[in-house]
Amino acid sequence: MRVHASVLHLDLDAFFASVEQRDKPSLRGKPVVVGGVGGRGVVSTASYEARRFGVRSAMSTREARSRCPHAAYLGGRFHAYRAASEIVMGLLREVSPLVEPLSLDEAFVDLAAGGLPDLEVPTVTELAEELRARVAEATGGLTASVGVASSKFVAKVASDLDKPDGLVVVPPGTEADLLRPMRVTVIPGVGPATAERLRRAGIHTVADLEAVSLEELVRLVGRAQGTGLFALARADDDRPVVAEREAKSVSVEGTYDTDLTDLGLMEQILTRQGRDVAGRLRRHGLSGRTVTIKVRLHDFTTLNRSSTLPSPTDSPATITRLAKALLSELAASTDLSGGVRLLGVGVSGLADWIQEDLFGEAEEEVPEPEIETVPETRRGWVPGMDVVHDTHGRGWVWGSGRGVVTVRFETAETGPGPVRSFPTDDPALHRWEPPVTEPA
DNA sequence: TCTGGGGTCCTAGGACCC
DNA sequence: TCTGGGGTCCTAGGACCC
Repeated sequence: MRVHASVLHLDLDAFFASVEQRDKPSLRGKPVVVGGVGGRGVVSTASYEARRFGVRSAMSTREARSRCPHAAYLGGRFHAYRAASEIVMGLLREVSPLVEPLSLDEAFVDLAAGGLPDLEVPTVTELAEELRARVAEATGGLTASVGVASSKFVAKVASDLDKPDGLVVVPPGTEADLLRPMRVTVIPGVGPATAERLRRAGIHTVADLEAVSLEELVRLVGRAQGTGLFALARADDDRPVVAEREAKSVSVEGTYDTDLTDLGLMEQILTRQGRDVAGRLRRHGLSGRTVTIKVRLHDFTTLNRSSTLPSPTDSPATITRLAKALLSELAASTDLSGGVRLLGVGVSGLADWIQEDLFGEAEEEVPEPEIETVPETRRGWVPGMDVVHDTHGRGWVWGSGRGVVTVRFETAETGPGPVRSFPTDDPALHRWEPPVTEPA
């Protein structure tokens, strides 16, 4: 917790719905719901007019339609939301270089890194009001709610206190008094499950929480969450505003209107998703070692199966092959006949692929492979010895183990090429046979 | 036909290593 | 034979957030 109220949290009001109303005057003043419009869609954002009918984020669209049949139901135009978001984030960066976006419609700003003459309450209040006016002007009328306080936690709580189109500055020293009467669910990380555990222990408000010892909290909710709650109950929050975060995983998933029962169709879906994930990895210059599939059954039971390669990949073929192998493994051990409602593919254990390659080149002299014929009887793949080929050309085995072989590809024209990984029994991978030369 | 999609973080157990 | 202890990696599941 800082001495000054120098953390600002900005939240655009009913963001997606507001962009729609801005761009389509016929929707202004009317209930608008943006979200999944399919049979299993959920509400992403409801305009304030729709909220009056009880429509909420995360509610099923079916439920929303029954509560507010006359609302406009829209699937969403993400390019428009992204464009508006970029304008707002740009304005925030004019205030301070230290901006941490949480999503398209929300960000923290560290005012202590900006160029303010001082960080007293009147100064930050004036800045926040100016900022809100600039947001409305630059975005064609979108409104923002802003909270300013001495920590991220309290700034976020504050931005929620006077929604929509409000500003709350919490004077330093008054944080704990503000929080005490509030329900424990204001604390980030306290969702339904944790709230229920706390409720059973008679803890309903932040004041109740403050009265509980650290040991008791750890016993109730575990080490990490317990220590976190103990601090946040006292408004004790030193988390810094962090501008750049590196992605840790990339994934694609889909929920289908009718449950899937055909394994062949599921494989086709995984193939497309694997391609999409690989495309996103490549666009961001990333690659990852762990491929995960996610399978949600008709009864909402959710299963994950993952497999980790010896080195990172961004190859659609590799990701898709592993995803399919994980699915058939799962299908062999689990009854999927009741139907699958969601299927997804993700890659984690991300590495910066380009850098990794440079390091590899700089630190390891890659020996010319000794080309040899591999006796049929030999099992497995021998790093540095076995020469293989697939559609990428010829390469030599770089590493193997855990059912996976890693291959470094190289051509005479381009020199050392990418490293890719394959399951050891991958039929697409063949040992290289030296050409048969006719005797002269 | 309750319950999206894209993420993050934590826990817990087993393998493996020193 | 009654067999430690810590650290890291991997896998699976779950809670949570926007």
